[in-house]
Amino acid sequence: MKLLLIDGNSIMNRGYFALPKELTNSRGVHTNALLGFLNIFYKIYDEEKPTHVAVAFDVHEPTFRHKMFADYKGTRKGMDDELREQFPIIKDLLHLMGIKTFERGGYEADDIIGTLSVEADKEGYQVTVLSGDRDLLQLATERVLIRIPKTKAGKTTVEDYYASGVKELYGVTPEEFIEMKGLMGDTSDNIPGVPGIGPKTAEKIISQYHSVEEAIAHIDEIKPDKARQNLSENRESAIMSRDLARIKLDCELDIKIADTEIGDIANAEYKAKLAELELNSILKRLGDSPAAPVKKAAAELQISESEDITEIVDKLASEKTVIGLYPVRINGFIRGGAVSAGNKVYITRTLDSDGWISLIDAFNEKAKKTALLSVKEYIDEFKLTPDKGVIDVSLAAYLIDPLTSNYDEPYISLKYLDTEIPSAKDVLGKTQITDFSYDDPEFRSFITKNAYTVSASCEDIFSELKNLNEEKLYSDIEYPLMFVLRSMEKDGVGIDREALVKYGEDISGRIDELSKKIYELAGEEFNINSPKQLGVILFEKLGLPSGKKNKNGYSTSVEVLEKLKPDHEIVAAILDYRALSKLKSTYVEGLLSCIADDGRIHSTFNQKVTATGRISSTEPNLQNIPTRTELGRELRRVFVPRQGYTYVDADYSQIELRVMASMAQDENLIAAFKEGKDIHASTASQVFGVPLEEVDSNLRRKAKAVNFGIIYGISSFGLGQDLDISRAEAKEYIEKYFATYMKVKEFLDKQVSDAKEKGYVKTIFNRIRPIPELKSSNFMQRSFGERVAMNSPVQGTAADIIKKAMIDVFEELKIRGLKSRLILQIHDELLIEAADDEVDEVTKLLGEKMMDAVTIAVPLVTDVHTGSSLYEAK
DNA sequence: AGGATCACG
DNA sequence: ACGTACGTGATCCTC
Repeated sequence: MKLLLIDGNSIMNRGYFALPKELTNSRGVHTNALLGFLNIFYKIYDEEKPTHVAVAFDVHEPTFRHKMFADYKGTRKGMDDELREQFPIIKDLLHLMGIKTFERGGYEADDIIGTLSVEADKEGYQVTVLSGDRDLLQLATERVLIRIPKTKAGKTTVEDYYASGVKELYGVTPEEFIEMKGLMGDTSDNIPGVPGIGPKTAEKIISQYHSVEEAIAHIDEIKPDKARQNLSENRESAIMSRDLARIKLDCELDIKIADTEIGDIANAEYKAKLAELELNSILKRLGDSPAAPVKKAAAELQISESEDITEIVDKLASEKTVIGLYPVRINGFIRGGAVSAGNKVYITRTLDSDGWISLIDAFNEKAKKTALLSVKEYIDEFKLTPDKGVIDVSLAAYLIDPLTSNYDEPYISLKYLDTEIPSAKDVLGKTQITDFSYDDPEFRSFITKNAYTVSASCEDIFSELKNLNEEKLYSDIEYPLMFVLRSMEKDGVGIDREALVKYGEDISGRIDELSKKIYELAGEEFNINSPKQLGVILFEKLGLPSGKKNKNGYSTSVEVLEKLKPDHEIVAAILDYRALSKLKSTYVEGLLSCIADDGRIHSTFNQKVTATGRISSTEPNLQNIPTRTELGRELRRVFVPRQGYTYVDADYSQIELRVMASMAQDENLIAAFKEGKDIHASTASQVFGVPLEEVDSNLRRKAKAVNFGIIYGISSFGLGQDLDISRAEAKEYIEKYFATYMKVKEFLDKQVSDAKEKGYVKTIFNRIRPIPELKSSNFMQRSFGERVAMNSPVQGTAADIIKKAMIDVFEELKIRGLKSRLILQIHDELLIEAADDEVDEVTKLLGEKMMDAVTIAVPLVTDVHTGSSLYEAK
């Protein structure tokens, strides 16, 4: 008879932190801790084959009584919601398996385990304790085994301890281990211990005297003077700490060990629950599918090495899977890598770009599809085109769950293969990759796992993509768009460096003047850029009324400062200073540092960043070049087309409102757009019940704010804030709006209710935005989720539309053999650098392709401008 | 590393 | 009763 005792909290905790928090199922339920728990459970279960199993948990939400003891017992940091939510689920799963769980108010999981282990040992059971917490080591005896899982370089190993093992590692017996804690304390458990005594001294003292009491009895003999004095002054703390550290072995539990006997722990009901949670790897492990994938990558790869393309292709083409490619760049040049299919992987150390091209061609000839993790990075070197392409695994993974921050191999491997593999950071660290890296076993293992991951995950990823109806979004929009984006990156945007430097010098001069003035008005010099120092000057020294506060003290944001303008001359100077230093540091200096040798700026357009489907731009961000103030807009004069070219720029008019009108099928709003009305004025007229001719600028402004608010997922508070009116008044506007556009209200409500039911919302192109926040128990989080549910379909559909337009424009320029190039996208705006003799044609083409990108219930209207700088083209 | 601030849509 | 508009990225300061 064999009993397995599990410390539920610590194993869940370990799973939660070992696996990415982003790991959720399609309904947004976090499953990382569950997966972590079950993986360790099965690993241990398979090894131990226990007849009896019990899992102990701490009582989660401390009762009021416990809170009162907080000072004494220590304030545990609040558990993350994402973790807390998984506890009821694991208990549910355990119950379905027929495994008993225990939690008792007043006892910690440790105490329950301790008591059960002693009792079971007495009754003749062989006892194993599983915990991530080394505190449990004190329970080790010569018959009771403590097993502690550890993660090392992506692999889970288990450290085993009987009493002798503890003695070997720590030099003390498990019983003495408790005494040691009395001296050294434990910050994570808020056990004070004796100040100045750490693990080293504690070990020395206890191995000599065996207990705190004995040590105190021989206090005069304690060796380091400092330790003697500290212990002498903290005798009570030492004894109390020891008692706190000691796990209770005499809990009053109405449990018979015999009751923890297990039966069929892989029963149908349990499996059904696993399926519902989409814990597929666990299901597979239970034999519902032939191959248990866990640790497959590590265990079963057949690694060969070859520089012969024919050999590689011959050996891999017969495998059923897609061919996974992992090219390696050394000093910016492709040099070898790994190629995988099935469980076979080839390492090749010399293959250059042309070699890879031949390899891809050879696979294509055999009708074998090849896949890469991030295709855009290899378009140039592999001369890829939308027709002669390679599957992009990470792009598909992004469409399945756009909320993740990176889609690298470890993420893909964990999510789709349930296998942990080391990240590039783990393996390569700061060492540079060289040709010699191929001799390093760790490097070889790393690249083969990466290639294997791409190959092995591809089918699952695309079948999930298909289940979500996102296949066409991938093949018709995102995949071809990738080539447009790469072309934009390569072309870059021209910059008049001299003009930019001059602009910077003018600004610097004005910044100097302003800072002088600010120092004079403040009566001292300080760092104006420091919100903290600025707060002290404004609100303490000058005694200005402080409005909003933030965590660190006063807020000095524009909204606050704008209101303080009349109170003191310094405020306007600070606002000007802020605006100018922003221009200088972010734009002048930022852009100058990004100008490449060809005199142009080559931003990176990221396709896998935003939650809604927009693209983003980095290094530098070319999607936030100033336009709202005249001085900022002046900066746009330094963006210039190359010799013989002119800018042609077009932006969609009110695309999000149009999308919303169409998606909501609101006849009233649709009619307004069809009639080509000024939409904000029209809204004002209808909502406020005023004839169109009588709508003044103020009323229009209000309607415009309401329109924006609707798109953002309206709240009366937010609208009130924006318009600086009362919440009640804002609420009235919203109600009037919804009374006017009833279908819009229905549409927004439906987004929220659908999202609550399915866990995600969709665009008209079936782009998915999961909204896990809707499941939160936190009101604020949930409200945020509701606003997201209202906004994302609209913002996302607008993003889909302009992406389609980009592809169409790009294709048309190519078909017509024009020299003009698409070089920038700013969410609802496209910029083409057009050859002078093509300007008229391009102007027409751009407007038409954008208008005709998709057909929705309202016309898509564009404004097109030309100019010899970005300033003029808007 | 994370927050505050501010540039854009 | 909770405390708010949606989506980004860069820079600076503070810890």
